[in-house]
Amino acid sequence: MGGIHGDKYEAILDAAYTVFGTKGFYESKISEIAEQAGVAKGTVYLYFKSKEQLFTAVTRRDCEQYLAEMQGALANRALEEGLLRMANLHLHYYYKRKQHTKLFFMTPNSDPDLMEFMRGFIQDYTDMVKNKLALEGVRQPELHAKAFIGMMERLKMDILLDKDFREYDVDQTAEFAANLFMHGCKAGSGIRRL
Amino acid sequence: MGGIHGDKYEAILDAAYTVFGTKGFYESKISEIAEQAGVAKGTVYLYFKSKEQLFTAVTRRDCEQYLAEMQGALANRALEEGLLRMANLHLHYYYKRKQHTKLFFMTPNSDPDLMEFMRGFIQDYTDMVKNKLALEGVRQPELHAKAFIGMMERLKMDILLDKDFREYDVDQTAEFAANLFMHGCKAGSGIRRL
Amino acid sequence: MGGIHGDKYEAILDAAYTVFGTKGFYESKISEIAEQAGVAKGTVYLYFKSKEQLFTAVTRRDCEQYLAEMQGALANRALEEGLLRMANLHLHYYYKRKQHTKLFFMTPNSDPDLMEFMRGFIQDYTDMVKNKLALEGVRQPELHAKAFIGMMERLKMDILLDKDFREYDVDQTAEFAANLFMHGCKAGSGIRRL
Amino acid sequence: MGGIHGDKYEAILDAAYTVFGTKGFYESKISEIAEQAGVAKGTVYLYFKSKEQLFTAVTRRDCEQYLAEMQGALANRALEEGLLRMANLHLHYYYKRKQHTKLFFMTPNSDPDLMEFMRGFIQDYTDMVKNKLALEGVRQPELHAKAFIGMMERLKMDILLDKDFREYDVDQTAEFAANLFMHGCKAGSGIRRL
DNA sequence: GATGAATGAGGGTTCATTCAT
DNA sequence: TATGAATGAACCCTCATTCAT
Repeated sequence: MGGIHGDKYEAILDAAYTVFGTKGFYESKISEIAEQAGVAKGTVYLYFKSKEQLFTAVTRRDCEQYLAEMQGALANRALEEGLLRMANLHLHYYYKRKQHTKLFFMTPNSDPDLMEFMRGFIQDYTDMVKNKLALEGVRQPELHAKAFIGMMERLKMDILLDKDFREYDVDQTAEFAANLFMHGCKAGSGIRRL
Repeated sequence: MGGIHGDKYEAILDAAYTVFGTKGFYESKISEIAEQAGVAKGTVYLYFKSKEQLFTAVTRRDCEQYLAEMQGALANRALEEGLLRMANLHLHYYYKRKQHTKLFFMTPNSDPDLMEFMRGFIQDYTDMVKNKLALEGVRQPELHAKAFIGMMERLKMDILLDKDFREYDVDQTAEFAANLFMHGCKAGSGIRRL
Repeated sequence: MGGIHGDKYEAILDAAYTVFGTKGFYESKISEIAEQAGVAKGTVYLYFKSKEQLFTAVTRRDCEQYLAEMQGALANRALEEGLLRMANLHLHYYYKRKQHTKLFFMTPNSDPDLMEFMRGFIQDYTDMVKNKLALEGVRQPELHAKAFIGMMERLKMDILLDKDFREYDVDQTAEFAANLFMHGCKAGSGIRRL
Repeated sequence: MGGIHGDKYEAILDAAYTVFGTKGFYESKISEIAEQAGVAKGTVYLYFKSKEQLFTAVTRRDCEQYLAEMQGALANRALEEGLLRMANLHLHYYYKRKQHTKLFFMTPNSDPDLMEFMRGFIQDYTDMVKNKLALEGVRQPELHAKAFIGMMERLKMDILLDKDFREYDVDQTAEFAANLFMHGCKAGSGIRRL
């Protein structure tokens, strides 16, 4: 046995992560996920009630890993250093997921569980940053948190979509973001290319 | 006849804008769009080759209107004032489209025309900001442009998803964004609520 | 154009009558009905919302034809003669439908429309007999009506299931039934075989 | 161990009786029967080769009990008294099974064993009545037997479907049926309501 | 141009049955 | 015997697209 759910559960989830991530929810077929997982189509339905719930489970697992990785980034650090670490984690996380971009764009409409979960996830992520900012005396910490995350999201896009993006570019982008957020656009950092 | 394409063309485009915007691409039905446009299903195919191309046309029209509105925002202004105007336009634009959120999230995979167009649109938008920043001597103008737009995108989300967002909140959010971008997070603006 | 619904509508109904009648509801496939009707599978759904509703429509048409044929049997006749005619109609009706026995046995559970319709049909049929009996002074006309129809139903079964049943046997069975109902079992009729 | 087949065998048969009786053959799931019987799904297949055979076994047991109860009803009695007893048994039998109506309506097509058994059961039941009638000098005893049973079947329907049917109504219905069969419709019995 | 009836490929889901443990 | 995870065939229904009128 693998996890608490068993090997097949994990295999299906992994396969779904790959297929959904590659094609998006609507263009993915359960049969393909099953095949990729090495199980029969019916087996998928032993573990997940529907295609929507499978997608939700994939998303949930991914977001939870994400938040877990973020947890330590801000603790016990000066603000700028914490933000820099966070920016690094954020961008590297997606850099590793370059092959799964569709997971983040093509989500189903209908499933209320998923909508609810996503709302919660975004809130949790925002709160994490907001609390740190508040602690450091930044005013309007929630708005600032959202703006910071928004910057990261946009910079992440380049990473996802640009074939030529290299890992060291990620570090420089993170440094740029933290610096801009702290000091504004006039305080040019020492980044040379990009 | 209305536009160069004829009344029906516009009617279908308008209907598609509404339906796609409400339900997303995959959950929208051509039959519903046709009904909403007051034409027969077959008529849609006289004007658009496929569902994908109709979606692309809707998106294209919307993005072009957007860029057109943005054009004048930055010209002949000081940087901070230009960014503020731009932030205002950006956020108000989506505020007016609160009912069509799905248009921005649920797009189809498959259509290469759309992908190509979206890439071009994002590039044009970025360039518009980048050129202004370069003119003002900001280093790494492209990265800065992306970061600014990313901030706006995230702040826009609240507007789209928050039922209670009011129009004057939009203005304050824009002011906040421009200020943060110019001076960094420590230089608290005078915004009180939000 | 054939009826008010068009040729395809009738073709599908006829095909459904045959297939449902031969295999019963659950063992019948829409694809087979479509094929038999000479239309595509999807076409069935242009005329009928679901398999259940198609079955209901088939049943409804059949029952309505049945009641229509029965209408004249009892009017302006002496009781015994009327019952004899009715018995004849009842039995001949099913004799003609020997190939469609499943239509009467294998009906779906779920459809409330069908349940409601069948209840109404049985009631109408019963009332037709009941009213005649009441007019002729028979006490408890409803119970008597049900008993008479029950007799016919059982005698019909032999006709449906017995390969060797011939049309002239039908007449004799009808005569027997009317006689039994009028006079009881001791008043043996002159029927010789069966 | 309970019967010759073991406790599980009986438990499955009982569960199947309940589930098939409530939902009919096609809408019943083996998994539900297994659950109700307190055994695993696979266990059902240790005792019954298929869903059809389980249904056949349920039907067989029920019919055999029925015939067994009927056996004594006609022996050593005058005809009218025997028929009355039989009518009573017939109607009370179904009265007790009001909750299991689907068992009698929704049977599968495919199983030849079941078809064969049902044919035999009906024949046995008919013969039982036929022999008594022949003994009493009634002509065409088989036809008369079928007519009598048909009457009972129809009258039974009211009992199964009418929520308000009470046990004493059953007795009066039986009396009515026996009387009608003996003397015809003009010889009104003294039944007052129904 | 405009219509809408007709098409048919396609996929999510169910569930009887099997079999390794 | 007993289990229940796994299988995969089967089928209803949807809907983008076509085309005769």
